[in-house]
Amino acid sequence: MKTYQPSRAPCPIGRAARLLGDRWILLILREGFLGAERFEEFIQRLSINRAALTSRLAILQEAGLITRDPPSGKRARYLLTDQACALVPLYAEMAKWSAEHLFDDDEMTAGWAASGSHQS
Amino acid sequence: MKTYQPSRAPCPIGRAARLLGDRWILLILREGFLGAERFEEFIQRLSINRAALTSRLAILQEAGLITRDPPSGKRARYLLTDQACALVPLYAEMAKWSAEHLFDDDEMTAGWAASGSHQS
DNA sequence: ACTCAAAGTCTGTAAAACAGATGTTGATAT
DNA sequence: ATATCAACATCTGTTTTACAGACTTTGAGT
Repeated sequence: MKTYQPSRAPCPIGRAARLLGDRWILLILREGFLGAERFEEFIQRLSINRAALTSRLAILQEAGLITRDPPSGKRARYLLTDQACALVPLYAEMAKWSAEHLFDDDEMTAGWAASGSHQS
Repeated sequence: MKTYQPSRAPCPIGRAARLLGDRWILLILREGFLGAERFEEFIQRLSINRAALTSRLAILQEAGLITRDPPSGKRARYLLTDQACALVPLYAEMAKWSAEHLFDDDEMTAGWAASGSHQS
């Protein structure tokens, strides 16, 4: 299983990139901001592979961005820490940039409502 | 070779994550902001595999974040577009969050100057 | 023409991702 | 209490991706 060895790069961008430069990490945190807490909830909302979710949740715990509510055992809730919530301004910037610079041409905006579920 | 099929997800975070949720993409753009322009320059500064750099440069071109100065041929310069420069506030937020929440304990800040080159 | 180096490409190997089946453990109902 | 169900994973086999390092091509300079 993939583990998270935190980067010691002197550049903060380099350190952040090690953690945030991963599509699933970004999407899991997004779902966390939107209220997701449970394993199966992330599975369904993101259509992520179970092993991939397990490894990313472990990484996020090691990095201190989430806590597992019963630290071990079943029926776990994965909760965002303050450290994760501090990412909200970053997500706001990301959404702003994306809305302004990714796909402004309307041709791309057609056919979105087709399937009900989220997709990456 | 890995190509870039832009995401049509309705959520701007989902679209951004498809492009920015990649460690090398984040680091290549960082080096671009810091003045890197040439293929070999990125190779040396990031210690990235040549094939990996080739594929990421292609993705960044397809996404419109960089242009290749002679569109084909040798001695190319890879230049950031306005679209890429618009990411600066996002990088600022990332650096801010990273500095505040990744490795604030000083134990981690020791031993940085050991090897001269950048490391991810 | 010769050399050098920049910008890739190729090859073989190691790591990671994935779908889908299986296992394990708590909660709930009977 | 025990049978059942669902949540939280783990395991297996396969496909995909990453990587180091050698090789190739092409333009520039001499």
